[in-house]
Amino acid sequence: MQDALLHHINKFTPLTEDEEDIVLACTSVQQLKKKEFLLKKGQVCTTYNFIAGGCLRCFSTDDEDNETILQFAIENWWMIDYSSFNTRKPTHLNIQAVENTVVIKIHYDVLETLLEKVPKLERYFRIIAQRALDASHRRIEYVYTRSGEERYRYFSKSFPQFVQRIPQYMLASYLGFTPEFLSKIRAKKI
Amino acid sequence: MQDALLHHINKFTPLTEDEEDIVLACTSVQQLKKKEFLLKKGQVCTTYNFIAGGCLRCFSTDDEDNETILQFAIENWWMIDYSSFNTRKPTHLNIQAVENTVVIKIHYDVLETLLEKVPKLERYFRIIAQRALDASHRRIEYVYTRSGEERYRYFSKSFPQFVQRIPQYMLASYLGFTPEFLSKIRAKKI
DNA sequence: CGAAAATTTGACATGACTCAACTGGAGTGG
DNA sequence: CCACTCCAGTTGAGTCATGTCAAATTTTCG
Repeated sequence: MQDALLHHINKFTPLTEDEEDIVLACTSVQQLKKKEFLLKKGQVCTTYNFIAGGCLRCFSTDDEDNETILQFAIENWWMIDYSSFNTRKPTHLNIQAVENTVVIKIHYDVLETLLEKVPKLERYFRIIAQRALDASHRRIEYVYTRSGEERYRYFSKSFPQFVQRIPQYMLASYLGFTPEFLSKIRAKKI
Repeated sequence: MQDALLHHINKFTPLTEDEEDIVLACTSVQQLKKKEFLLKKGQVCTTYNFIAGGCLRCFSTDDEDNETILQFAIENWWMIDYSSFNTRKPTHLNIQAVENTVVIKIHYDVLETLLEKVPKLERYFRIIAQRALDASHRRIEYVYTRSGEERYRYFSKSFPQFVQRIPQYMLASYLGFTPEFLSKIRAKKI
């Protein structure tokens, strides 16, 4: 099951067999049913989470329980609330399975040990974070420079298979507008 | 001059004297006058850039040369176009000095060598990238969940000294609205 | 001091939201 | 396997936050 993770790490920083064994010893697998939560507002994020299969969403809620989706994560992506993880304080975010999902987790208590035993992983996580940072910057740029309609058309052109996997109201939230607005964009398409 | 960088690294991953010397040997210092460019659209980003003093902004431009400010970086922050740096391809971004600025640079050609000689820096850059990623995620959340006026009031309350340092039209661009709109928000304040 | 840049102000335009009603499909239970 | 419910999606009317454009004013700086 953890093969997906080892495979992913090896793409960036090849590991020896011994190192792979250490990684395996420091990870655990969790199966999430659709709609099940990996993290809820008020809890502390105690794990780094790698998605071996399925899809997670991370969202915040306001006083009226309106949800704003901040991220999706699918196969071979990490989903981590770094802020809560590092400060050990309760998060204001929620992480929930959009589909049945398999997550490989590294717990706070073993992360530092793991990094000491396999220092290569510092490099791996550096590269992962830098890529995610780049993606996050691009997203900000896109939100700032494009209209809602442009964002939708770009996203559904770029990730048609992913758009199929999620309900429209989640896509609307992720793209930063209302489900009604998305519906109207789609209606125009004819 | 590079003291600021060593000091910053030491806060996260203490270095030996030898290691500090290696870092010094792999960095160069550049002084930028206000409005001078560190990177222009069409060039390749060939350096990691640490701000020892001053302020940089990173912005994109559209067909009509309208600027959208994506990031500011002040003392003790890094400003890097990871995408261009890693792919070796020309960037679509610009990085310009908002004030007279001192930048400490690590060139592409020496970065890998430096990381080999001082592997601790993998950890340092991992932590830096994870923090920046967290900040970027918070920014997306803020843009998605707050009105322009709320973003302005929050930002100027949180960073009053920084708001003093930059022209209003730059702040407006960074916060995602027009200078006219910012002016109107301020007028209401009375 | 004068020119250029930044900011302010006002009139008007519009992208996107809200709210409410309606439609249609997916489960669920009898 | 039908009837019922419930949730996602659609549609329309009205509204509001913010944008656009242009002119007036203030500030900056050579």
